[in-house]
Amino acid sequence: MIVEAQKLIDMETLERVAPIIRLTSHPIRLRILDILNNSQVPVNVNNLTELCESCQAVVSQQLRILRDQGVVTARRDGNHVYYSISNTSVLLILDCIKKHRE
Amino acid sequence: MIVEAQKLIDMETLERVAPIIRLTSHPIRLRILDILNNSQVPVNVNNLTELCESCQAVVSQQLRILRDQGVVTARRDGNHVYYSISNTSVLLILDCIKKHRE
DNA sequence: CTCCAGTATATTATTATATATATATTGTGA
DNA sequence: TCACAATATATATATAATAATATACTGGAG
Repeated sequence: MIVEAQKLIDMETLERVAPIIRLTSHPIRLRILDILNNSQVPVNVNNLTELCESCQAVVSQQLRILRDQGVVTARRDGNHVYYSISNTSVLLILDCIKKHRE
Repeated sequence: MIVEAQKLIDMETLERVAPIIRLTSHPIRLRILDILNNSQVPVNVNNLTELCESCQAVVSQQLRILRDQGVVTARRDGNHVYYSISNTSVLLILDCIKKHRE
């Protein structure tokens, strides 16, 4: 065989990371991650909604997807909910995009 | 606002790259890319099928998706079809996976 | 021309994702 | 307690992705 199988990333790893990559295959989720990555402090839903140029329900839905997968975490303060990144591994994808844009 | 909008990756870019990222959010497509990336020469469908630990129809289907998006290219030689990568930008994702695995 | 290996496509069922809109929940301040 | 702002969820619908299987196409050997 032309390629040695043991040099490849094993299928278990690929099956594990594929859904994580899929998490980042949506423009609003990418934008949310980019915002949180650029902020020194957690960002509330209102601000996220504005910066996403979208509507609140859509943003909340996408936040839930990210929360369910443990990518972001939420903290309530009064009637605001502040989000931040809890798993930085997905940020590598953002770096890819920035790198590739140049 | 906590984050300056102009520092963010613009939405047009995110909308453009999201579908490309989605291309890589499937274990078999990741495996195909990893194989082609590790091979010095184009690889035919039979070999890809074996290395993907899958069946021929599934691999051909995934190859078509990658071909349609210009990520891989095919060259026929007799009754074999040899594939290679035609757009290296997706390989950044593979690097992310390898980097993150460590 | 026929057969076969190699490859591609079609079909179908199932499941997942996306989008829009409406409604529910939660906490605060009057 | 009531109203409101902030956030979350529900629902409906449309669209897309996946998987499995069967079938079709293509080129070479005989």
